[in-house]
Amino acid sequence: MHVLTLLAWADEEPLKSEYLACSVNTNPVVIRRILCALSRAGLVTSQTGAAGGSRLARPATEITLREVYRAVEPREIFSMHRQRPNQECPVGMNIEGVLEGLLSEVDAAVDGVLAEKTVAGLVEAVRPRRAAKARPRQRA
Amino acid sequence: MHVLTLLAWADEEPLKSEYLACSVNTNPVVIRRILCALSRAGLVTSQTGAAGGSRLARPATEITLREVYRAVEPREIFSMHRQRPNQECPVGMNIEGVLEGLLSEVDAAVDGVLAEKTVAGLVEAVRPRRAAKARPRQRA
DNA sequence: GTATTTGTATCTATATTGGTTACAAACAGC
DNA sequence: GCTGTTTGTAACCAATATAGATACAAATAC
Repeated sequence: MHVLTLLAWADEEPLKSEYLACSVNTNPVVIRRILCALSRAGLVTSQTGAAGGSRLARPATEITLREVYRAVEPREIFSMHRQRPNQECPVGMNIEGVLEGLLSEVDAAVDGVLAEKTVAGLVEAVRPRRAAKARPRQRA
Repeated sequence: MHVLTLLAWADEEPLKSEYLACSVNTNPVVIRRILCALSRAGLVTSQTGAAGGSRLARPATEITLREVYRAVEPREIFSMHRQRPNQECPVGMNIEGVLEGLLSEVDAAVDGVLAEKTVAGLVEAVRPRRAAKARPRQRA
């Protein structure tokens, strides 16, 4: 989210992973790993070489946070126990299916929230001071 | 969820951690750790000693999965990056608050789904065969 | 009093994540 | 083309979280 906000903020100008890492306060390779996932999902484009860097592949208003989430988060957050339950037990033999259904519903709810928001919304949200400064004066 | 379904299924009869562990297919201590959290949240009661065990503290129809989730899951699933972002950067200095707000919304959505469901609902859901067997015959 | 079970401490194994170094491939500019 | 820069990715280490296991005191039923 932080990376995409920076890219949207920069508005088409390609940013280097080192610059992004400085804002996020981490290592450039960590950023490049994330950019790689975002690139595979078609959200950003990157270019190697001098004057290289990354920028949004699509307008920030058209990138939903749901897409970002799915691009970056490879596995389910909620997941089953590592061992299969005891299939001899009437509860154990059916609980997996029940919980899978529940997790699907939870997942859909998360998607619902994230689908309503965009990277452009993040940029607006991190700009409270600039928005305030843009107005000439607070009326009353 | 699995443990509470078993306790509700047993209907007031106290179950031992070893029995529960057998159905979940794990170690009794793992189960006891979970029972301990559920007990602190007032969802189950346990008794030491011979003929001891655990049972629901309240009717299964009145225990929502939201309560279960909050009782067992100590930390936020989605969380911030381990390092604070760069406070010199206009994006870095504001992104934390923005993301906290987003995570609150996601959390609320998850709560919304889980609050609608109860342990009794889980018991019903794992009983498809018994429900079918309860009816004398499938009509047509 | 004895046997049993919980509650909890402690330890180990394993998985995940973040961070780091290293380097080939790609690219811009001269 | 040559050079310098940046990405993409592999490999490795450290830190953290979780599951699983052993052990044992406290509590309880019989």
